[in-house]
Amino acid sequence: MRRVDPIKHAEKKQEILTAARRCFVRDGFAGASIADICAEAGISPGHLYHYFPSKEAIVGAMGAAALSTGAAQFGELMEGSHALAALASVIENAKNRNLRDDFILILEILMEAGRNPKLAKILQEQSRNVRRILAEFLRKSQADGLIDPGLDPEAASAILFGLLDGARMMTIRDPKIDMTKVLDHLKILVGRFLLPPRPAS
Amino acid sequence: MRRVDPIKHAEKKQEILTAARRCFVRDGFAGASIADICAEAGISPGHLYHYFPSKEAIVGAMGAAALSTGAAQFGELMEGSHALAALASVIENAKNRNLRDDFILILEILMEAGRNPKLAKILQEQSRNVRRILAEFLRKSQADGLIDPGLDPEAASAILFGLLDGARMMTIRDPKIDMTKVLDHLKILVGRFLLPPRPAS
DNA sequence: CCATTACTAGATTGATCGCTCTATTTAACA
DNA sequence: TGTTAAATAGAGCGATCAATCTAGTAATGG
Repeated sequence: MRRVDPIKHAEKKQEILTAARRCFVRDGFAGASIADICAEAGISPGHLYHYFPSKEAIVGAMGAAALSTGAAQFGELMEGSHALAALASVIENAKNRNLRDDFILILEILMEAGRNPKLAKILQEQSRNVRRILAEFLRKSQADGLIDPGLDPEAASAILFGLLDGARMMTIRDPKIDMTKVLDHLKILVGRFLLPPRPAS
Repeated sequence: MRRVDPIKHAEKKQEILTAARRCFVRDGFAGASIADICAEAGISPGHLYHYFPSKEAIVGAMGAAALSTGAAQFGELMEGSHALAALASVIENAKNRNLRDDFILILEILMEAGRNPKLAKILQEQSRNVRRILAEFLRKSQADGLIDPGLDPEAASAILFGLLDGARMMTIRDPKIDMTKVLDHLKILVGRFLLPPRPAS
């Protein structure tokens, strides 16, 4: 008899998820219909339901994937470079098409989390995950004497994370905003916040 | 013959808008149905359409009202107190029920703005409005020698505004987060960013 | 090469959507 | 108080929703 190919199955599932992603960015979780997703993926509704039991499952899988890959990407960025450079990189690229779509999805997930406890839990976990990555970097930098030892790493990391969210929201609130000067000042801000205070003369 | 009472008409309209607001916070713009709004307002669908021509009009009116009252409230807060205190107040109250609902609505508007150019324009205008209020305060404070004259008021105000958004997003991403230490560090951050650098000894 | 099963399409389901229509009540002016 | 239009209710419209069902095809193991 014929056996199911788990690899092809997973590939198809991923293909549907990326199609659903495009629809969700365009129309939102509630605004995108199963028919839209099917059209985008080039399949029929009956076919789609062989891979996902419900629309909620698609939203859940999409949200979880977006959050975990986002956190993973941020982790890689932090490993490869200085944290301040990593922060600047994220902010600098906030207007980039893909990153903008990523953030729109994040916002969509934030809204959905208020109605979907599972998604809320994943959101909370991944947010803490990113904060933890930042906090660990801060702790290490404190040990190296690079940043103010008086700062609490957990609190400071939450603020830096919030700064990223805030910067990305700027470009959504006002797409025409000129980010060059803002980015310069953001670097000044992070520097003044983190660097050890000069000893009193 | 009977004449229309414009005051009662406006009151009823406002009543419907506040009912719609509750539905939108709960279910989102797309998720809330006309039937939901009617039930919440205690009226019939036919009745509702005597006050608004379409659901889109309700969303638009709700969004515009939320944005303008939000900007106005912020303006009042800035007039009555020192800007740093005003910022702290907004952040400190981020977990407050009403303010949380306000921010959820803001996020919903941000999403909708991607599909509704009118709402996008209002969003952009009100965001610039708030930034302008902040920038004016910064300029005045620079003239008084209270903050670093080397900072660009426009860029700095954008950052402070983003900081507000970021702080409010923290409590949505992780409702259990302890904001007390974060708020302390936020005050430190704003102080270090804005205060004039100590002259080199 | 046949049996079995995965894969796929598309019509169709009942429910719900935004919205309209008709009918009735209420209230203000003449 | 009679007339007229505003205020209100609720049934019902076609369209679309998420999801299912039926049926046919493709591909694999024996």
